[in-house]
Amino acid sequence: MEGTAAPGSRNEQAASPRRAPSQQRSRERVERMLAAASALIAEQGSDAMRMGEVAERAGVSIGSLYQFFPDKRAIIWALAERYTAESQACIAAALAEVNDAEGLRRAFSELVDIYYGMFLAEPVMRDIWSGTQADKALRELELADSRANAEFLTAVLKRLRPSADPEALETTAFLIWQMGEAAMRLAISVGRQEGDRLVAAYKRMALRELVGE
Amino acid sequence: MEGTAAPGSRNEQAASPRRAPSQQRSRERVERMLAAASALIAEQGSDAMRMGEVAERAGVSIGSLYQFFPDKRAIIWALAERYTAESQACIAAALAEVNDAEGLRRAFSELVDIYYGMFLAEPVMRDIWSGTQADKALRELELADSRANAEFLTAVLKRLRPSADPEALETTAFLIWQMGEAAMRLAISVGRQEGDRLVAAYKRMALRELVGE
DNA sequence: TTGCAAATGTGAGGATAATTCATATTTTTA
DNA sequence: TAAAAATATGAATTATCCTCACATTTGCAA
Repeated sequence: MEGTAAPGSRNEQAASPRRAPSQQRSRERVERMLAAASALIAEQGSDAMRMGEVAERAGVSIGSLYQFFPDKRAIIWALAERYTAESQACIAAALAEVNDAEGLRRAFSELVDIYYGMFLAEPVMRDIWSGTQADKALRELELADSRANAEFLTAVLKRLRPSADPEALETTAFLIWQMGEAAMRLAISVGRQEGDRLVAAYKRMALRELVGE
Repeated sequence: MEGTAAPGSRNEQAASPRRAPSQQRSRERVERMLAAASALIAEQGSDAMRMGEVAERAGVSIGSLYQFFPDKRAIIWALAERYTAESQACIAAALAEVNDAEGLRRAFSELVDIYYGMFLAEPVMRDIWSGTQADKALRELELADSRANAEFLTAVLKRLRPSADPEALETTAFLIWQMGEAAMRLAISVGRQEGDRLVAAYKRMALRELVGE
């Protein structure tokens, strides 16, 4: 339709690392680069984000961009990493104090709502996680994130059911977490009403598994 | 690392359609193109698949490729569509005759095993569904496929629980299906042993929801 | 059979966007 | 304050997708 080239990154390997900004000046510029990238992703999606545009909007040259990010995916990865760090802290806090079934029910339910709200409200995060599977580094980040989050859940389960097989609890927690992300991705890709129903159904199923009937 | 350009397709729109092959000769060539694409995806992934390579391996010119496929995504889409058609038929057959809880348990369990086996054995399908989220047309195909598959499941549930709210059954079936795909994607991205455990856990959770305790 | 229109085939070249690199400037260090 | 390190720049290079003007083959009616 448009005389458009549509190249895709060739490989799955991480690009060569770049120097981290050590001076105040460059740290600020890197922040501007990330902010620009984030804004562009929010507007058009990460796929349509152009490196030249990121540089322009950040008020730096294209060369400066590559001074700190080895390639386009590295910018996206950096944004993703910030999100995961932030949400992990939030999840850890929500689950840390849980010591009984009712507490778990309440905390998990709230967590799902918060997560769903984030998915609905954060176009950048949504876009990045959508494209996750096509990029090895991102896939690994997401997997690590999921494992970390599941771990918090596992810890709670071990407290609630000390006699259960720990490995089974880990599997359950990991699966529930991952299925939750799938449910939310699905929920935001259909209409709001059906999405809400799907999330509610997920919550019910997960809770049945976590705290029983 | 490599002096590599890594353009990504700019837009989310379907490209202009191309003529369908009407002569024997061109039908055969289109088959060769799809076979070549499939082989290349199996070897390197769809992202690394080069249009020039597809043409070369199929023994046609790059121009011929574009005679029948408006763009790169269209080839991938065509492969995906074949898979979905095939698997839908298989799923429909497996669920068509189910009329009681025990039958559902057996059929669903078998279906999961088959699906998991397919995921493990079909690198092409796996790759395509992985990249699904980044491409609007593929996302829609997958969603439609998922809905269609869920529909078979819904039909069974309606037979088993005539008095239940139909909308709730639909939501449940859709969610279970989608979470199953998520579980399998997860399962194949971790080690085989953990993957097996995850699929087994999913199966147990899904069955609990479908046929009760 | 012949001739023409439709279908198909071809590959050099246009277009876009990622990434590099030689060089210039600024900051830090000694 | 001079040398070293860090940072900044953007024109040029590269890789790929995709188009297009033109060549060839096929189907079919006269």
